[in-house]
Amino acid sequence: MKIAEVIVDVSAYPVDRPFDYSIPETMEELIECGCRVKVPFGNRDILGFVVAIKNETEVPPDKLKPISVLLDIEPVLTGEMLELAKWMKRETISYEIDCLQAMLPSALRAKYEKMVILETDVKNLEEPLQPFFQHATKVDYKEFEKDGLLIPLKKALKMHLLSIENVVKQKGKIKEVRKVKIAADQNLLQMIYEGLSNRAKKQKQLVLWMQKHVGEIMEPEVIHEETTCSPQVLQAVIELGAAEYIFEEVYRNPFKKDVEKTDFLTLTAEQETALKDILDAMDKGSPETFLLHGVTGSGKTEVYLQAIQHCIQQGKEAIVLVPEISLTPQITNRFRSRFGEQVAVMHSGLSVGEKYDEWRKVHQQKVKVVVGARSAVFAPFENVGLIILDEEHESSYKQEDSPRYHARDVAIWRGKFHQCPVILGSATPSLESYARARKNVYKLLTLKERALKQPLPSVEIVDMREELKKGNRSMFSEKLADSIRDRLKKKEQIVLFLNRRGYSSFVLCRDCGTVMQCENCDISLTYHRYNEKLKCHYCGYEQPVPTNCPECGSEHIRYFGTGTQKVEEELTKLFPEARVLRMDVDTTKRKGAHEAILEDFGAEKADILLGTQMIAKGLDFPNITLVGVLSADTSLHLPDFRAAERTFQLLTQVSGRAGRAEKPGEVIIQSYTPEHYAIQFAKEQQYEPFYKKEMMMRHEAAYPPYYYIALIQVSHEDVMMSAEYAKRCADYLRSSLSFDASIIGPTTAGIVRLQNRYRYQCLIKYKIEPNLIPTFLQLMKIYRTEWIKKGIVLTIDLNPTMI
DNA sequence: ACAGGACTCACC
DNA sequence: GTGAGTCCTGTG
Repeated sequence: MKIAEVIVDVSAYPVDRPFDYSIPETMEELIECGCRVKVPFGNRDILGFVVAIKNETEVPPDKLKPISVLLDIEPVLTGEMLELAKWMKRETISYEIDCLQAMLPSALRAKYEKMVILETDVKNLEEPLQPFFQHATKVDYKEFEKDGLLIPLKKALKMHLLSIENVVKQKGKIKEVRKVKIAADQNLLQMIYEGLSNRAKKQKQLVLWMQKHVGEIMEPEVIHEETTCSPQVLQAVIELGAAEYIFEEVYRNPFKKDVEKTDFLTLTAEQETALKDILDAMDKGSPETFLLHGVTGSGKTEVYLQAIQHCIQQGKEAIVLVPEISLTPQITNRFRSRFGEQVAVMHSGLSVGEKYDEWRKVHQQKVKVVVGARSAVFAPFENVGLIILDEEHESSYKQEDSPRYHARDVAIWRGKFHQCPVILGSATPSLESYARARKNVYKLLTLKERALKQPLPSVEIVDMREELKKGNRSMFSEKLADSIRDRLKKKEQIVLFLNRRGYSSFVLCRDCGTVMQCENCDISLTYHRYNEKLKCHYCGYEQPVPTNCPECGSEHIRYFGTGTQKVEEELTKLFPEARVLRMDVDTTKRKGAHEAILEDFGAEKADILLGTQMIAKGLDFPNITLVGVLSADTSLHLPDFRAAERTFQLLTQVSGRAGRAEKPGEVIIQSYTPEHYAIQFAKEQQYEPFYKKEMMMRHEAAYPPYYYIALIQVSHEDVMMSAEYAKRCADYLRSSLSFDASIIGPTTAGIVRLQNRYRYQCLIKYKIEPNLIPTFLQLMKIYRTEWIKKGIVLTIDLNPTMI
């Protein structure tokens, strides 16, 4: 008898291991590793993944159960993915099932539904229950819940008049279209033709026409059009057997429009050199990691495109990762225009079904290239020849919840598995990666010049303290206002960037100084004008704007801070003639809104584009000649050791939006701390000196890349409990790790109370700590077997992006 | 004596 | 995670 090892769809510590199931004979020939199955687990059916097949088991026969349903004839996960999941599980301290699920589109996840089944005659049921079973013997449990009929339901269950069945379904569906298949037999058609009475003129005409299209498959609409026959006529002919309906799988099309084919651009000498190194590695089949450091506008994408071309020519596939926010049609179209139908695109803007279809294109080997956000790193190609991570420094490559994997690490793992190179590209590499490149762990490739030899835009810093002294209390310095006026006159375009983090507008009572706070978190609420509500960005809590202060009852309530909406107001006041487009969370919530705004701006339907982080990247319009950063410092003073790095990266990226074509660009950065090195070096657009300075700072403070860090968070509804167990954590770590590791804390987390839970954290800095993962696994074990019962929640984040 | 709630355990 | 089984308490 064959036995399958199955990882079951339950994220919990005691079941985070394979369970053995016997394989029924009917499945023996079909089942493979990586297939999804339905298995009985406890007293219900759940989903699971087959991770191994073997001939014997230790499980006593009376406990062994058979797999109930095989869900895939073709496995959804390759052997590589199963192995990768095991590695990820250990590397990120998470459950194997979560790792496996992370690799698949959500459409393949299980949907569990409770159904209530009628076991008797309807008349035997209590009055209120009867209507449910008038027309069906199976009714969704939720219906009873909704109508508050759980009590009579429970009674009926007890009396066995009804029973409950748990059903497992897949979330996503494969889309099918109905087509007409004309009979392949010419003689049959002839016979049908002859059998038709002369009065059936239209039918005769249709069958005659079909004889010219024997065996063809076409859409009904096409037939109607070609033959001017009504659907009824077609239906009649089909009933005679001249044709049949068939259902064909189709892919939903997530692209709004087709793109024109583009050709290769001529490379500069620098691009040529970089490309050559990459191609060599591909030819040798060497799993090298390259760091492609190219200034904004240096044509990194063209290097990617030509490397991918080479990859396809070798008969292999390529994965391109792009940060979510810059996954605009502008970017994806560059890949589609070069490689056409061979490209699949994966990002969060797609519907569940669309994502599923793009995934299936890859799974069925219908495409050669995937362009997508973080999770596309799991694209199920079997013959990967190249993996690219664009904007390598972006923090969105790290998943913020379990499994907390970093796409960069997964990419490098897959590169090793497939013996292929990985390219990390950025104008402002993360310090970690740049340090590795300097130590020759990665191979550094540099593009110093812009591809069209345009000069980098000139950058000017305006000291806002001086403006204040001059009596200018607006958010636009004189210099910036003048420049905006100038561009408006010249009909050139402007991008204004508002560094939003920590800058959202809060609401304050002017009499008692109370700031409106979230009920569940220690964080001030943000004012949203479009629906006149106050919102918590952390837990989603919402309330209407109060007319009186909840503390003192005063009516003197004021909105503070500079949200994009406020900037927009002031902008229209100052430049009434300017057409302003605002791009932020509010205006891009609707699907496709993001694209629509950029399209309008590209078509020069507006003069000024005002936005947050999301406009910092990928924006490539020739007519932008001025970029203004309203306040450079807001991200600088966050309590995070990466604050300077982030600010530098952001300013450099934003500056890169200006002067990308013939017209020279100008950048104006407003700041209250213009002397800060992150701002000064961003002005010079010099990465190297910034890197040196920042490395010094990191060295002094013992932060990455000199040390690795791990963050342990403990939370509980009760402050004391939280503090107590955080202390226990720290004590445990101190006793288990070497003296070289320093354990900081427990300290309170950045936001002490979140969703009504108090949070403490420990930070671990270490260099080489062979015992680290085992220690964490042990800590996790203690937590999951003891502390979890007390209501403690503990998370471990290795290499966190924010602390 | 028994219902209902907290707690523990196993799930193949 | 979740239902089943156990123990325990409160109530009539």
